[in-house]
Amino acid sequence: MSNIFGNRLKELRDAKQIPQRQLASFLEIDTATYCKIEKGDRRAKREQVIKLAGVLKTKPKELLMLWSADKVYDIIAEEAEAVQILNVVAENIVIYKKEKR
Amino acid sequence: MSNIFGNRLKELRDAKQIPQRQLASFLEIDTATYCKIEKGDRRAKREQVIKLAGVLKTKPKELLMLWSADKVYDIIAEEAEAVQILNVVAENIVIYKKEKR
DNA sequence: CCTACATTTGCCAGATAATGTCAAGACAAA
DNA sequence: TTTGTCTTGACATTATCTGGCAAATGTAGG
Repeated sequence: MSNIFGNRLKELRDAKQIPQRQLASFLEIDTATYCKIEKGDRRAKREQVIKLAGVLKTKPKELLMLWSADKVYDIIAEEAEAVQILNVVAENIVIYKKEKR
Repeated sequence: MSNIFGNRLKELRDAKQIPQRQLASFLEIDTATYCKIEKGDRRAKREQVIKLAGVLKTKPKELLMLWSADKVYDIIAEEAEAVQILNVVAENIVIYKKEKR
């Protein structure tokens, strides 16, 4: 699996020497749950990601990007034409943004 | 919403002048359900996509790509940095494939 | 307008998947 | 061994998804 979000989380947490227990209580969840989030066994909720960015003093954008990237990765990793899928999506986003104006 | 999969489905179906009812019974689902799939209110299952490719005489790969693209789109459309997310994922896929060898 | 057929929508039930907790196990440092 | 941290597995609870049914709407032809 990919889990770039969880990895980054651990990186930041280690750098600040904060135990999982502390972040868990901050998010008001079990340490087990937090552990799973970090390992990629569970997905954090969007608001939790933002909260974490706050405590870890990172930009929410950074974490949200990694968090979303993991979700996308899970979808396309199984597919043969993974990279092509990304291209299709990219094209459509551009189109959508054009129409939006 | 995006729904490039459903749109393509309708395109193919119209071209062949097949009523929804017929494709629905082929997939052994209600016409209402099929309708929702085409409109993007419901997601087809992977095997259904493949079956549909068969009846509509298209390459399964094409439909599967669009089908996956919709799923990816739903995830990142809400996010501000949508395009960047795609880049992050693309990078990670490359890395993963390198490690795989 | 009326009929026949196709498509769409709303609401509900069953299936499936995700999320979290608890309890127990593994690991590391002292 | 003891203490604190992290990890894992089994289970309960929720939330989400999928499909069916019934009713509504749309579309032609007569």
